[in-house]
Amino acid sequence: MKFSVMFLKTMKEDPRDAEVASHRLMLRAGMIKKLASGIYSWLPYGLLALKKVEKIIREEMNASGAQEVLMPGVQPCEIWQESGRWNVYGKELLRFKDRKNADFCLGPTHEEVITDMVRSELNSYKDLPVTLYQIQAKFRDEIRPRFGVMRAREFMMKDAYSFDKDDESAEKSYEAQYRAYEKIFERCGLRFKAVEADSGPIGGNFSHEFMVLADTGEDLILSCSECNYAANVEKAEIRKQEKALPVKATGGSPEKVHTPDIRTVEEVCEFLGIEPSSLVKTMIYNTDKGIVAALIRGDHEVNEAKLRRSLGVESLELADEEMIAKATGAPRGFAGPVGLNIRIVRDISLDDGPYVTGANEQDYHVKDVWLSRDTRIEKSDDIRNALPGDDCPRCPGKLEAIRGIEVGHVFKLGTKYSKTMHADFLDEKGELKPMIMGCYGIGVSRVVAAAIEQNHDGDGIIFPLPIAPFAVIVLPLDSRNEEVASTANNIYMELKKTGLDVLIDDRDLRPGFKFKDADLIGVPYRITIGSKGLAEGLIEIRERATGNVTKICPADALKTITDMLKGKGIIIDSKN
RNA sequence: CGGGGCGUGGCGCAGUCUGGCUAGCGCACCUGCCUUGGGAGCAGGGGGUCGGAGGUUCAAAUCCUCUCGCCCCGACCA
Repeated sequence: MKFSVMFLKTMKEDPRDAEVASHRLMLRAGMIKKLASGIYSWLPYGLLALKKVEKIIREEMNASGAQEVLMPGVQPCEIWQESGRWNVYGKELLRFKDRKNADFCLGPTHEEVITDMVRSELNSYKDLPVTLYQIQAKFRDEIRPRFGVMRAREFMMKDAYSFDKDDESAEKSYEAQYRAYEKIFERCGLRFKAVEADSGPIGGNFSHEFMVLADTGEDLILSCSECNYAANVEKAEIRKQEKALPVKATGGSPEKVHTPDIRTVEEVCEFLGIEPSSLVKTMIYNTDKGIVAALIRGDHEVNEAKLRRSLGVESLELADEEMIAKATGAPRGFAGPVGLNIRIVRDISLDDGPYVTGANEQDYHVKDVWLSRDTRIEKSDDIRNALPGDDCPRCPGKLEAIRGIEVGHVFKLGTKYSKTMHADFLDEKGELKPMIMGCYGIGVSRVVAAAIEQNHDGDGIIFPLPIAPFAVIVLPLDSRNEEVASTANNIYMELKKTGLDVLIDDRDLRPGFKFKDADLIGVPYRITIGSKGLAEGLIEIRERATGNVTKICPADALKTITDMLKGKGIIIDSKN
């Protein structure tokens, strides 16, 4: 490609509303253009990267045995009503009406469509297993889109769905996708980690997220320093060591202290001159099985997913002021476990005492509370978010915190959709059974952003070679110098013949300008050709990532480049 | 949805508080000269109903009311 004719305008200055590096650089490098909040056009340079990622995904999905389909983005409400999600999906589902006033939505995901498609086509155990996938635009009306295409409302997604006759087979399908994902992200040249994830209240029973590691990632991951355990903070377990509840209470009964308008952990600690860890927070939750209290140390956070599982409830939300008053007899900020007559769950990390807690009375807290002596606790469980330094649940190691960007998610769905939507088949015994499903997503556009987030410096993008729009940029310093131009052009033509994606900066610009652009758009290798170098019979190859420069004679350009690129994940036809 | 901020040429901004000649600057763009190893220089030039609507005023980018859009923080969230 000739730079002079390419639809690509770089920007010298940072766009005002771009915060994170990938967003800033994608705009500056002319990869994307915003049309509306969270809605972007992909310009030629950006699309080249997106297509490279798509190609890798296609190859690995096909290799895993999955078959590509293409489903509509516009979906009728009927299938969503059938699955039960029309009423639960919420505002993220963009709904609209057609001219006949019928309800439709723009698909945020395709479980309904694929299940509908499969149920009429597959009827026998002999038809299974099947895994289908597509690469297509999704629409989710995010409350707050941000970071460019990282969290966009319309985005490219690869979604796959597996259908199996039994758990054993479903396990294999899941494994196959998990392996395919590892290969995909490896081939994209990304540093990533597969972590255990929470599958939510109505999802399946097991899931993994694939995280691209980057300090600016939105997700917090806890990873063991010793073994390979890693999990999203939503899911991360803490080694359960039941702290005995010894009767070691000292002193008299709990002592009430006047704490006028002192509510938050911070306020109480400051007022009483204590540390948050010597305070018990009493969080009141409303669930489908009634109101409950969760006790947790002042410096910890309740993990609602864990609490939900521990309580065995479907829904769970923080109680409002009115419910708190009803349950505790006091406004928010003064709840405590002493004398509380609702279900109480205690976090396993709590000691027995002495603790400060709310007094269930406005403007009062109590000191010297010993949990075993002074409260009636139903159970003790792991209900808090893990923190760096916590014990690994699998080995004697400690957990560390790292940040990541979720680019893929593999899920065991079970029979959630096949049951409600009657995707059944006849098994060997002639029995009608629901298919076991799995679903597997990759945020294709997010992979591009994440790659840049992980690979950039002060000068711009440093594309991993396999997803770089161009592997090499040929840069004649003075396009008007006959020898420079023809040498550059010859090398360009030679490289192109090998099937490499090559860009030649044939623009009539000063060298500094071209260097800056080449760095900004992140081409992995730059071949610089100038009259001074040619006078000594030399040109140079510079690696974007390292800045390493190799001086060679023009005739060796092809061989040197192909040697450099060998084994780095791209295909070169070096016979030419 | 709550809090904060911002809408002035393609991009980044000044001007708004304190209304007043033709709305300005840098980058980008066009023409010419000059220049070619890290975003050069000189000269000339094109492009903006100042987000929109209404109002106040002799006069509005500037003041008032309404409205739309965008960004950040938070809440929310399969």
